[in-house]
Amino acid sequence: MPRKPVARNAVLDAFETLLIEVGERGATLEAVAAKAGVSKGGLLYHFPNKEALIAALLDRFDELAQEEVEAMKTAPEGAGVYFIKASVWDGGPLDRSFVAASRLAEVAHEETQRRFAGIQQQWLEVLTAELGEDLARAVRYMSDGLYFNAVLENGGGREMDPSKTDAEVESLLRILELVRGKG
Amino acid sequence: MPRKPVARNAVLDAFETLLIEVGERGATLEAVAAKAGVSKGGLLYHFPNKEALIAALLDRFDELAQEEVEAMKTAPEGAGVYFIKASVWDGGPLDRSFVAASRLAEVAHEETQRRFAGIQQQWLEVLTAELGEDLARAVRYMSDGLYFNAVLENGGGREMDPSKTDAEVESLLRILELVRGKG
DNA sequence: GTCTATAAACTGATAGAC
DNA sequence: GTCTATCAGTTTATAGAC
Repeated sequence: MPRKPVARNAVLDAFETLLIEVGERGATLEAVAAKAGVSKGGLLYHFPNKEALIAALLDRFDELAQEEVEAMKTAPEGAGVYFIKASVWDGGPLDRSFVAASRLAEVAHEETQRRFAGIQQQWLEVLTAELGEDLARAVRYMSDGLYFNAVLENGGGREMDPSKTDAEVESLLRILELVRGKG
Repeated sequence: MPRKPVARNAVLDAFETLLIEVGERGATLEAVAAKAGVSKGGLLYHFPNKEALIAALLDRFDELAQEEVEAMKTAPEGAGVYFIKASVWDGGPLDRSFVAASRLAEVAHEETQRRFAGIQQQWLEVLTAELGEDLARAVRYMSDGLYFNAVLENGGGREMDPSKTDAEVESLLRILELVRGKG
C-alpha cells in the first residue's frame, strides 16, 4: 500500500476531531484546514471535495471495525465481555471513528448509514455465535446505548469520569454473567 | 395557559420533522417555513430567531418526558417493561421529540445536552427504584441503544419493519424477566 | 504541494408594505 | 399576522501564483 502524505492524515484526523467535538455543522473545510495546520486550498488538493473527505473517514472506520471483529473472536474473556468493555469511550481510534461516523449518519448521509448497518450486523453475528440471539441483542443494544451517551455527552469535548464509567460497565457485566449462569 | 396560534404549532412540527428526516443541517429556516406553509418572514414573527425555535422544541420535549415519568410509575407491567416497550420507534410524540432533540445535541448544542442529561437521570431513578442499580442501568442502556438505532436508521425517513422490531423487543424483555427471576 | 484570492450559492436575520 | 425584498456573513469550491 502506498505511503500517504503526512498532511493528508493530519487533515483526516482534524476532520474526525471536529466531527466529535462540534458536530457535522462545525466541521467546515475552513475549520478542518485550520486544525490540520494547512490552508483551505491545501486541504482541497488532498481531498477534491467534502464527499472525498467523508469517504476516507468511512474507509478508516471500516478498517478499524474489521479489526474489532477479529479481536472479539479471539478475546480470552469472550466476545460479549470484550465488546461491552470496548464500548466505553476511551478516546481510542475505533471510538473516535465510530462517533465521528455517527455524526454523519445523523444528518441523513445515506452511504454512512449503509456502512453502519453493515458493521453492526457483523458485530451482532459474532455475539450471537457466543451468546445466542436474545442475549446477543441485549449486549448489542447496551453497547449502542453506551456509544449513544458518548455521542451526546462528548459534544462539548468534556472528559468523562473514568471511575464512574467503570462502575457502569461493571453493572452491565454483572447482568451479563447472571444471564449466562442462568440462561 | 394561553391558546397558541395554529401557525406557530405548524412551524414547530415542521422543524421537528425536518430535524428527524434530514438532520440539523437540513432544518433551515427556509425549509421549515416551506414545510409549515408559511414564509420565512411569517416564521420569524412567531419565533424571533432560531434559538427561540429550539427552545420551544426543548420545552415540548421536557413536557412529554415528564408525562413519561408518570406513565412509568403507574404502568401495570412495571416501569422496566413499559420503558423498553416505549423505547421502540413508533412515530409517537415523545419518540419524535427525543430524536429531534438528539440531532441538536449532536451538533454540540449545550442547552440541549443539559436537558437530555436531566431527563435521562429522572428516567433512571424510576427504573432504579423498581429494578435496583445494575438492572436499571442495563435497561437504560438498552433503551438508549434502541433510540440510537432509530436515530441512525430513520435518517432517510424510511419506515421500520414492525414485526422485526417487535421480535427485538421480545428478546430484550426475555432477558429482563430472566434476570428478575434470578436476581 | 501548498498558498491566496475570489466566485457562486446558501443561511439567518432585518425592514417595511399590506 | 403574514408577506416580499434585501443584507451581511458563511460555506463549498475553483483559478491560478509560487
